[in-house]
Amino acid sequence: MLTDRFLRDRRGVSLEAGERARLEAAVSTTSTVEARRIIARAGEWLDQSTLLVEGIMSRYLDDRNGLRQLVAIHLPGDFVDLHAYPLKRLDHDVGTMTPATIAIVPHAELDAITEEMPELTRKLWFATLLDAAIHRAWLFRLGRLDAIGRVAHFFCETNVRLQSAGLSDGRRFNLGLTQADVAEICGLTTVHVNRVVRHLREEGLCIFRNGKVEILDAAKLARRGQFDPAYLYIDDPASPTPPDQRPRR
Amino acid sequence: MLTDRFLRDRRGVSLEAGERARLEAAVSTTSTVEARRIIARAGEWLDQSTLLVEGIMSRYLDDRNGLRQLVAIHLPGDFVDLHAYPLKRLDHDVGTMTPATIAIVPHAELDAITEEMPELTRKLWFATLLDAAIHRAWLFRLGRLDAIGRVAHFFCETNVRLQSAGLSDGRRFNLGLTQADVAEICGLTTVHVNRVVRHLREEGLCIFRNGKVEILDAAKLARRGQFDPAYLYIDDPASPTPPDQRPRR
DNA sequence: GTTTGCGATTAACCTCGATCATGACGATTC
DNA sequence: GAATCGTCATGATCGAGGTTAATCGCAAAC
Repeated sequence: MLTDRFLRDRRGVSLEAGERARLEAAVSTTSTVEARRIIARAGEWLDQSTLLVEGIMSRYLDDRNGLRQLVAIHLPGDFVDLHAYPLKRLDHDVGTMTPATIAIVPHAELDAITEEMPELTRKLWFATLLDAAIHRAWLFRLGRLDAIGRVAHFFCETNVRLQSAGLSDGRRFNLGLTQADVAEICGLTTVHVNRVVRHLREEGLCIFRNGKVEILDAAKLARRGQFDPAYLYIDDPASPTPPDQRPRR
Repeated sequence: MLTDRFLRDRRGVSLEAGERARLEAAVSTTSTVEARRIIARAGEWLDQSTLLVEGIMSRYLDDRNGLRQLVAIHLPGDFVDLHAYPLKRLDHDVGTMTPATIAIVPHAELDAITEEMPELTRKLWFATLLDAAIHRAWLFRLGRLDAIGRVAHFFCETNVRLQSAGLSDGRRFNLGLTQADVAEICGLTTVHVNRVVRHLREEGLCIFRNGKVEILDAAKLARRGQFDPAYLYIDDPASPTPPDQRPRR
């Protein structure tokens, strides 16, 4: 139940039934959290990690002036701060964007898993590196795209991720975010995000209103944001079989 | 020898002698590579990873116009594409910036390590998540800092990283990069990097000439780049003891 | 029915950094 | 010595996006 969406449709690393059961058993508690609550702060030492079941969470860094730069947003099925397991100490804050349901996994359980289940360990490792791959795409977004491209890229990415979580039909999805949130994600001001949103609407690419996104022209939107979903490592039956997908010796 | 600098001075995760020997034994070959060579391309399926022994390497994403956004630079001691072990397929290119010496570790060896040495596995996992933490700092740099701050932040980060590799005395270091390289890292044009470098020199913060950096006022430079080295997880004897550093049950 | 407050919207102005262009300098190579 | 190339340097111009501020719409609260 809780882990149903974790690593869903990820080629070669989706969980086996036994692995899923083991992970499920590792959950100590579940709870609901209000929107805009801080779950963990930079510098904290953690002995547990958070699996997001419902809602949207984020990770962010503060600058000197109190402004934030979001470095990740997390959707249902994401193991939000699994990386706190090897790192132990956080380098950023973690919080909810919308009301959320979370499951807590104590690091002692992860110790047991890494001792006993190397294959599952590699899959957990994979999950954290998927986050790193998304970080890289975000770096590209901030470093090489203009404002319109950044927002377009973000909407494309989120659409694909939500779709693989079963929360988007590929055309429209409910993103619980404000224009100000998108600004913190894309390194822009809210005022300019507003201009960009209007532009995307007037050009017939997509509509963002009341936290809901409707994609009008997916191909054009992806082109405008130079979006290629390869970095999300999602299992797409249409894509060619990997040349090197033989089982390990 | 080859792995001497790997995870050096990282609190709680530096390698034990036995672990280092095991990793050393996992190296299949070493080789030297010229500057500006591509080691691996996006989309490739890999069955080995690269440990950087000498020189500087980078990872980058290409945009449609052939421009690059660097997403990481790697210094001696870095396990450059260890993340390719769980991911198997790369989402970006990997290449040398300067002439380099590299050691190759087959993934089959890493399979064996993950089966037999869970503690070492967690340390390797840690190394990849350290890269992710650096990605996040880079996101902050691109999203929240102006041009001068970005370059200042980059010099501060690289100084600390090189110092922990024993390649900087904390005041000056040899970075084999050009102003154009710094531009690809900081999401700027070479022309503007040139102006920023002049500004930093005229303000007495640091001098960047012929690929060498000399830091004149470390405190001011760090302040200008809002640099705080916590995210590098380097063992600093002066810092307070972690509250939660008890051995695992 | 009024107040409160958040989020979206729009306008006016201005700055930072991109773009375009040109040239200097040093290190190859012929 | 001349030619070529990579890197550094600097000026002029321009536009994308920041800043500031005012307004509007709408839902919840009283």
